[in-house]
Amino acid sequence: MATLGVLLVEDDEAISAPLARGLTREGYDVTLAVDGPAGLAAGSSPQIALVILDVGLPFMDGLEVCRRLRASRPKLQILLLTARSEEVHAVDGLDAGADDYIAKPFRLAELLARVRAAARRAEPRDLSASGVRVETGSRRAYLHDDELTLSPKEFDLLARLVSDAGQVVTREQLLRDVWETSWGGGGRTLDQHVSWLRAKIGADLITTVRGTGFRFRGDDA
Amino acid sequence: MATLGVLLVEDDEAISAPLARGLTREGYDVTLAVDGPAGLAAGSSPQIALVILDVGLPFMDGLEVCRRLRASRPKLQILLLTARSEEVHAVDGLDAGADDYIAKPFRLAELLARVRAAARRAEPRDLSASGVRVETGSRRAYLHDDELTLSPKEFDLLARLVSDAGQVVTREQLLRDVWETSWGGGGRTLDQHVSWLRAKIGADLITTVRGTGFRFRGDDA
DNA sequence: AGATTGATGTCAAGGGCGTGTCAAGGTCCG
DNA sequence: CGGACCTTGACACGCCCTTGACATCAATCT
Repeated sequence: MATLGVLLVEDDEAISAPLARGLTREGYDVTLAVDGPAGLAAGSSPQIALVILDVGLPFMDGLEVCRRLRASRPKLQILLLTARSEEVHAVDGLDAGADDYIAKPFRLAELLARVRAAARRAEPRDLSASGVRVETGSRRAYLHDDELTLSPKEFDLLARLVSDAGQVVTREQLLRDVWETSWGGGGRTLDQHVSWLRAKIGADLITTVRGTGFRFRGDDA
Repeated sequence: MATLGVLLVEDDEAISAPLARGLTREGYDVTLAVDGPAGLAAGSSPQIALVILDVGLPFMDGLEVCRRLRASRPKLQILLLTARSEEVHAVDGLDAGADDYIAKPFRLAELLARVRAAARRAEPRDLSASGVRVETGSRRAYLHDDELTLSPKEFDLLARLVSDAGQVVTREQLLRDVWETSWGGGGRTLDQHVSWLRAKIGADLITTVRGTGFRFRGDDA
């Protein structure tokens, strides 16, 4: 993880301090702003690739900051912190151009997971294993230099699997990272997408680990 | 799992005593501290991999202890015990960087389940003894570099045995850790799985300790 | 020693459950 | 409207787990 620049805009130190610590611990380069205008200013720096934004801010509403940041930097990843789930509807957040939002109170682990997901979106990087190459920047994937035609979900799923090639990725992780749903996976959606992926890249590259999840073939084995 | 070092920080003996008993019975190596500073001190020991922390503590608030522990040991698993669910929610469950929290009153079984989950969350590690290698990350196992074909339960069972190689693992522990069932193991299920494991890795690696449990052969003996 | 008792090893069903795949909507968007 | 994509239900298929029966074995009693 190449020192991704993260901007944290939050006036409550009781929240920002531990969060900043957590983010730093994960290897991000963290900048802190304590009010709306400051956040807006800091967010224009190209160093920043991801913003975690509290909606309740002094001087300028978080949603407003979000709108303006989005206007000037289309590819910026913006993660909204809302006081309560009821308070700010999904619609408002999406309206303002947020990429994701999370309701307080939240668990640090969950937020960090969301940040990781956002970071994956923000930071273009090339993954590869066993003849498959995934470019998250251009969202293209190749199998032995032949470009694959993948749907968005298929691409995300493949990227997630390849990013941990050789390791088992659990169903929960996949549902959380690719579908961003915490809800139990009762449906066959995940299996269906795995099935489609296998049809396109070859069944032998994705191993089923019964009762746990799936494993993309590592380069060695 | 596997003589995992657990630190319990709790001043109320009515809570700590049965909890410590339960944890010990599950095979954890339990340390007890009765106030904040003591917990902080004990928690810096690398032996400790998991901390169960009461928020209401003498001399130093549990949240503060949590923050400091988190600051010094990023990968430590911290489980917070809160007096009321609302209480910590208000302050924000994340504040101090706890990995999980559970509200009092709680059922012992539930807490133990959370502890198991936290233990599982700890870094994937590779175990090995007597020519058997178990990779929890990829969920693969090898016997002298030959990959074994194991069912989920067989894998978990082998991992549990190897993690305490050279030591006896009780039937009770195995049923609890691998089957996650509290009911007494009246059936022959466990024996059946041990039998299948022996068939795959060689009977001499798993010794029966009559009336108690099983022991995987350590590297030395 | 031989018998007895209880715990363990193994075999052979039986069924439960996780998974793969097809087909039918349903939604979003050009 | 048409097409791409996602979701969902249905169904089949196997692997796995469980269970009961019976053989064995270890330890204790007579």
